[in-house]
Amino acid sequence: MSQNLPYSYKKTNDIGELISRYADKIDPGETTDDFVTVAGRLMLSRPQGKIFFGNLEDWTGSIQVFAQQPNLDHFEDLIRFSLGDWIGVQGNIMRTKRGELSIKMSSVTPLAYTKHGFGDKFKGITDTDLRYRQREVDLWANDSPKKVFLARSKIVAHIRNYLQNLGFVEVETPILNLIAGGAAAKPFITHHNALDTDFYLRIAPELYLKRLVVGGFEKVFEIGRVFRNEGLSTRHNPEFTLLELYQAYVDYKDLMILCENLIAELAQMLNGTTVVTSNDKQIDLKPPFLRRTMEELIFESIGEKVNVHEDIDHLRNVAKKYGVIFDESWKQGKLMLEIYEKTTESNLDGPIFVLDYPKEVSPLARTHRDDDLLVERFECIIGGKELCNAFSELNDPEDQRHRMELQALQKAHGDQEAMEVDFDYIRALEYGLPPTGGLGIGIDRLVMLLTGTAAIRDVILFPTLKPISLESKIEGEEID
RNA sequence: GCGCCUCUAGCUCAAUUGGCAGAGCAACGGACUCUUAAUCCGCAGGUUCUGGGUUCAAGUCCCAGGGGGCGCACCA
Repeated sequence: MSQNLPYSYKKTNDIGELISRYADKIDPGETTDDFVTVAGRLMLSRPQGKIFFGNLEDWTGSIQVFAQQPNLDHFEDLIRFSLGDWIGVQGNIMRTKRGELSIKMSSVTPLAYTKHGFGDKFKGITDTDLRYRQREVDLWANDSPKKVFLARSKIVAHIRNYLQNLGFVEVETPILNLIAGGAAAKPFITHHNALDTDFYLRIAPELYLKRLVVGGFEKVFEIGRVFRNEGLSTRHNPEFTLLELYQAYVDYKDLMILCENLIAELAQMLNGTTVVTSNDKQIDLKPPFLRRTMEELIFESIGEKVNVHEDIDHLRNVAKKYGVIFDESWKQGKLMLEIYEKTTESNLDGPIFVLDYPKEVSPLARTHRDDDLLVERFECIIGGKELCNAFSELNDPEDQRHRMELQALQKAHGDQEAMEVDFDYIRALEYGLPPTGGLGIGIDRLVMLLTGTAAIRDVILFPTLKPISLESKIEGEEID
């Protein structure tokens, strides 16, 4: 049967284009001379004796198709199509007596058949398990995922465009890493047979990208998948997409301007406004974003003086008071960060830049020019979620070696997320890294923000799921 | 990893206190020349997630396991 189906089909128009072109044209009952060829899935079918109405949907929209028996060969085939079958349609643009823009079919061609029923034609598919495991079904049975993923594509394309216009060069760096550096996270491990060597999947491209700046690439960025061996939640997927960019000769203050302009620009491009809705709250992404130090924000939130110069017992008392479980080895910096995350971060609607993190928790950021225990770092918080992380990059090889050694010490004491000493990276810094600013943006969370999506799984086409047992419903119904 | 909730026909959902497992849509057969989730007639569709247990009787109650959701923890 399928050998009789065509191998290609030349359509002349996207459906969405026809809908907007003829929106205010053609009187009810009028048929035009405009002849089009379109293709898509037959989503609704209303045969009515010797006439036929249906709805044909492609990825730009849905349009009614109409046929009258004497005017269409093989009329009988039409009513035998199943909902979901792919068909090609040729005909004239018309408007029905009731005013519905339609295509008056003069020929119809089957392109592919579906063997499985799709969801309820009104409600689609609501079973989240099925929606994630068989995204192809979700995408054609439900409307909103299609919109979200088309928006995601636009967002990523626009980021590339925006950065390239600023003179940034897109690069690709290794995913198989001998040392998983550039972030605090537990890595995945894999194995290369020929080298008989274990590799880590990267947790961040950071160190490679800065090596490129050492090499003279003054503005670089990478949009790529990173992998962190952590739990799943509405905000976390073990593999996710990170944008990192590095620019020579700028500091973190310059990057705030780039960051807020980029985010506002994306919102404007996608939604025609800088106002987005997050958790039923309206948030305006219009620059400039607020800029506050972590110390200020903690004080505003709980009225306690928390900073890296305070007596450690005072910080421990504050931690206890707010239910922060801490380790005796933590110094002021780590305590401060944990207190901030527990008491302050999730209450920040933003958009806001949180500035000046403790050096203790930022091993790759450059020491603050005004405070030896802080670094020049900011995170951008919107809707209580961390969206971006950036700093003036540490470019002193001796300082970097020292801080990596401290990290390695922590790792030796059981901190699975601490870094190792990356001698290749330190050697690169010895060749000279110019003053550089680096910015990372979580693309998945950015898409969530811009599309008003609550769960990260709804912005990732195939989110990580538990494996399903052999007797499961998916196995049971497939491959007949 | 811990806690709470959830799983019934291809899809969306019912099933009273533990008392014969149902409807709409889809599929299948038929009618219908302007429908809009078309309508009408007919037909068929089940390991109630799995395995145990209590009971005269379990979709319903109990135990264990699996999938999913939410919250916490970890993190971006």
